[in-house]
Amino acid sequence: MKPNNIRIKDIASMAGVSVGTVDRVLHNRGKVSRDAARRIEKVLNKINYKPNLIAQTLGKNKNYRIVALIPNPALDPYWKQSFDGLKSGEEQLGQFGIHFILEYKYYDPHKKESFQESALKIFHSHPDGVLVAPLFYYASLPFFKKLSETKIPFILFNTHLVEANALSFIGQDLFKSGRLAGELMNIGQQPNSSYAIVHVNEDLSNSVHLVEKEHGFRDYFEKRGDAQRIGTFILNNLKSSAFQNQLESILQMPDLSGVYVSTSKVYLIAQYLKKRNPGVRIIGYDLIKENVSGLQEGHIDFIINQNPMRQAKLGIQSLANYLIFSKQIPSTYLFPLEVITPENVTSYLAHPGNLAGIVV
Amino acid sequence: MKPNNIRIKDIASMAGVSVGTVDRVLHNRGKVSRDAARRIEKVLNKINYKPNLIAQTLGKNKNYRIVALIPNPALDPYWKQSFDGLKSGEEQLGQFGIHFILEYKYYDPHKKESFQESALKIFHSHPDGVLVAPLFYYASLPFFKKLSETKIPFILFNTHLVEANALSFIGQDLFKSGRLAGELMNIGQQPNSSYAIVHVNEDLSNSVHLVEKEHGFRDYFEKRGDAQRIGTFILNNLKSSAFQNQLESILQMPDLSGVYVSTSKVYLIAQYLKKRNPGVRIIGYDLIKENVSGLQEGHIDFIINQNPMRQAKLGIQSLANYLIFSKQIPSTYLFPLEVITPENVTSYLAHPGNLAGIVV
DNA sequence: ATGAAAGCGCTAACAC
DNA sequence: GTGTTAGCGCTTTCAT
Repeated sequence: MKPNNIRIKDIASMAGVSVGTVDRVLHNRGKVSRDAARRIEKVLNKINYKPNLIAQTLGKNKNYRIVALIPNPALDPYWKQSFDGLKSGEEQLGQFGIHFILEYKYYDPHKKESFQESALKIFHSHPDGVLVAPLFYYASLPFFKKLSETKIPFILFNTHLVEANALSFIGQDLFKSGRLAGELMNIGQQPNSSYAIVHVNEDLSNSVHLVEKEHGFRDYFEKRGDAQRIGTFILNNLKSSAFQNQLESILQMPDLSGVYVSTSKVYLIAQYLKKRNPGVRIIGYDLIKENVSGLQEGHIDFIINQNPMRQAKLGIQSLANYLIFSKQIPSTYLFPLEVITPENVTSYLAHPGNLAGIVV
Repeated sequence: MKPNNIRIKDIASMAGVSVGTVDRVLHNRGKVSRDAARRIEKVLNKINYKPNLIAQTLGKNKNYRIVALIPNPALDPYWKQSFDGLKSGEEQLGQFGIHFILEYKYYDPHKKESFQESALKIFHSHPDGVLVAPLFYYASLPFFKKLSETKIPFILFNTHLVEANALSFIGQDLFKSGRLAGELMNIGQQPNSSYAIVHVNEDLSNSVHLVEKEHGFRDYFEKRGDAQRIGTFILNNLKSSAFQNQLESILQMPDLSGVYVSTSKVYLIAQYLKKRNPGVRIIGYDLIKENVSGLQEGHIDFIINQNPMRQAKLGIQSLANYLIFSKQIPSTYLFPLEVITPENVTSYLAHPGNLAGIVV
């Protein structure tokens, strides 16, 4: 009846040894004679043993201290969503009686020193695992090198640092994301249209990921042979009076038919642009509440959802899978590129951190 | 350190009783004095006890027999995906050592008798829980009434029968789905455009759900004040030579700019229509492989994903949550309306049944 | 009505 | 090296 009855006790009796010995070979803890090992292996080969994960965690009864390092959620609604995802994952594991103690560390997304400082502290605290959303490239590599050397497993999310050699990366393909934006921008537009790519309040030299989106966007049009007139703008000093001038200069582009904003900051400029030129299609990122309003009020036409919440939640789940259940986890897990429009936005709001657990 | 230390053992000692007694009040199994009950309640009120779900399932050591009833997966790739979702959920639970025995029953989606027959058999086998995708309305209500009377919990997915009074419904808001299709159809189109709604190989009288999509689609245009010229077509006899004539009559519509197919069957007609009139926008449902090709080869412009796989998987997870973990589960769980385009389709293919478990 | 105790499958400490 | 055993937190049976 039961699909998987075989207990380690059964294996033991089949191999004529004790459970202790079986356990030793299952986890190669050594201290087992070549003879016993062989007999056990033989049994193992023919029965396809699957350990009972539930009994396993209960038996281990171990606490894991893992620390998450993300940009300060108080500073940006996007990172607040990541934070919520971590919380949600933590709570879920707790409910199951899995002792995953999550500690949160924050850094200032505009100060690499702040990242490095927190990183160092984390390293010295010798956690069992680390989960990090690293915005800086070269500034963060030493940290990951240290973690690797100490064999502290770590997972990256949001931003991919290939050289970091993480256990796993969770995020999206940003080049494809840019291409998708290009496609959405292009639907039903006039052939002579021109477009603006806008990076809001970002130091591009530190933001390889935004550049990737831009490449993707341009690539889409280039491959179609109509790469004409795509302008890039970098907006800074959001508070200053100069800000509006910067927006005006975008609107000055001849035949401007669309603006692609590379981050969740699209809400900062959508309303103004749309008011000045209703024909301009606006595309940006993420379902933070400002952008939800933007969609519903008609200032924003498309949002591509990066799903920071689910990324973060999957991050801690993956760590649990690796640490507790000794599962192999994929070296890279790319989220789907979700297209949000005024008509489907509410359907995405219903279950924010959803679909990510036995307990939903 | 541990976020949730309190064991029922602790409660027992705090209340000056034994674990057995605490367990009895926790699950109101009766046989406990008013005095003891009061003392335990008092402790419970101040400590926010959360049972360790892992220990709980291990302790119970109970087998659940649940049966799933869906249209025959061999007959339709759409239902094959549902089947895969069930399988995946079953496997996941098995890995954790949760004894969830899933039995599969199939019916012919075009014969209500076939549904009724299987339903009856299921009822008489007295399962612990039932999961069903009910395509027929009135023909299936008696079955659900019986289940209710016998207190056999059941969950519906894919098609909502409000009167069935299920434990939970898992699916999508089809009216909104139709509206979304309208919006996608409308982007950048000429004001004088006309559109066709096509139902492929369906008996509409039995398919309330398809009518809902149609209403949503029409509603989108009506609310905008340009409801002009939307035609509805019902295609039958796919094999016959008359089929092509039916397609031609669609193409005959003046100013035809788009065709909205209400099911996954869109692949059957997309290529022909697109070849005859490349300007026609084609929108349909679901990421079955035929439609994936359709997107990639340019015959289909948009797919709205209903995610049958995840629906089914969530179905069995919900049943497990309810049966095993005594969780409250939402009476209706609506999936997001996912928009798939040629540019983001691959991002959806990577992890088909994903994001639905501790074990990912 | 209540408590004691065995058992779920696995881990890990301990004795030999 | 190997087997035995207590224990993880909860359920359930069995005396009392």
